[in-house]
Amino acid sequence: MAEKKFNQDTEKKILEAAKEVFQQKGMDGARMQEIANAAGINKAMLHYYFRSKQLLFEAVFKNAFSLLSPQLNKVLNDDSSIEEKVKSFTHNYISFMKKHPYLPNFIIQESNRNPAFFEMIQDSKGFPSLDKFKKQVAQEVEEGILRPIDGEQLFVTIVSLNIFPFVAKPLIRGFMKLGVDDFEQLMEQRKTFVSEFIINSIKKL
Amino acid sequence: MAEKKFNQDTEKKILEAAKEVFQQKGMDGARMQEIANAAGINKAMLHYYFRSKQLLFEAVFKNAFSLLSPQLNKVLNDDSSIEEKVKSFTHNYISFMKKHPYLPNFIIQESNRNPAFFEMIQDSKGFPSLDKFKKQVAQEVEEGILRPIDGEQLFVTIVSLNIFPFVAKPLIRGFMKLGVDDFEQLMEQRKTFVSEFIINSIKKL
DNA sequence: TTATGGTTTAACCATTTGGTTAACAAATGT
DNA sequence: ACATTTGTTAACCAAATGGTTAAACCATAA
Repeated sequence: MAEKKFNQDTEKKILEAAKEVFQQKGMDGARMQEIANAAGINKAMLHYYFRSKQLLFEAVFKNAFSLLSPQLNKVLNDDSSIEEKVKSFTHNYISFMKKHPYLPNFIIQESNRNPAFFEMIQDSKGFPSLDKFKKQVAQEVEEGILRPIDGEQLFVTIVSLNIFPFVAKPLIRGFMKLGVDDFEQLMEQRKTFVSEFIINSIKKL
Repeated sequence: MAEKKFNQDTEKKILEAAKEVFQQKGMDGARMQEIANAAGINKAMLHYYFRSKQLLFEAVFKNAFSLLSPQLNKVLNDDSSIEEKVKSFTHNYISFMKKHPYLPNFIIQESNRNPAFFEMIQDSKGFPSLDKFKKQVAQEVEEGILRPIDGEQLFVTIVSLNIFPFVAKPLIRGFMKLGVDDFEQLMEQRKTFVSEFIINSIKKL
């Protein structure tokens, strides 16, 4: 009566390979055979462990999302000041991107492709909520620390400035005629640039 | 000896249908049959007019890109001041997005999927160049109109703030628990918010 | 009217792809 | 040692998909 446990080792290999392929090619572009090859196993194993491409994809997607969530929660539910949050998020994000270069693009692309599925994810625990952040901004505005500013707009602004350059990397490299190293360097400078840019704009003198 | 002209009307119908399908589903997700249905013609016609899925896709992509380019060139090669440019670009972009909701996402996604192909596009005429913009920023910094700021970073910042919210629409709607109308409204507010936010940060008092 | 050339269609084809099956191997428990 | 469950594989299958073909259609110029 004990439930099937599966071989944890194989399951990990599959998830790792599936992550790689799905994140780089998307649900539509990914091929089960390619995932199997990447995992060094037989294609039938994928179905033995995850039943279908859709379910394997969902496992990968949820995994990916559970990596991104804490990054955002750091901005949202931390106890530090808004200024601190802006600084830490901006500084941390690039190191995070180096570890997971395809992640934000993957999440954005797939939540555009299938908004219905993404809506389901939102019920899961750990899904970021803006409530605290909005209150905190209003609070600091009232205290005269920040200029009058809307918390929602500020949030959109922070994530836009940090995430977009990675999502649009080929575009930006194209427009600016940047080599791979030039881009890295621009992003490195951006660590300080973005947080200064934001603070500059929101902090009362 | 007159070269084949094709039926211009049919060709337009195909391109219009292909645009719709490719932009919403991407190269991998798009189906030739679906494009044919959307155009109200036989699938073989697609090959008669464009030979292959790849070539049809490229036609659509180039078309899409030639719509986005002028939007960027407006920021880059206009003769107005930086402040003017920021304002006009930010204000114009939302109306543009309403007309072409899938466009930026499409371009970003596909230039990520196949960077090599995208690099080819860059040789075409009308491809935006940053040179003038960078000089202009340096100039206005020197004149004491702007605080010391890097033109490249400013450019990345402007496009990030304007484009990202549309690219990540489902994500943002999810995080903020926004209905369709709420999102529209947030973007409407954003017209003034973003330009004020940027000016605030870069303009010397 | 009837050749002629481009245009359109239905039927067809080869390949790819997600998924299944049945047999086999490797543990695991008795 | 043996039986039962779990893990793995090769071979197979049906459906979907991009692409082709040959015949029909249709305008128009001779």
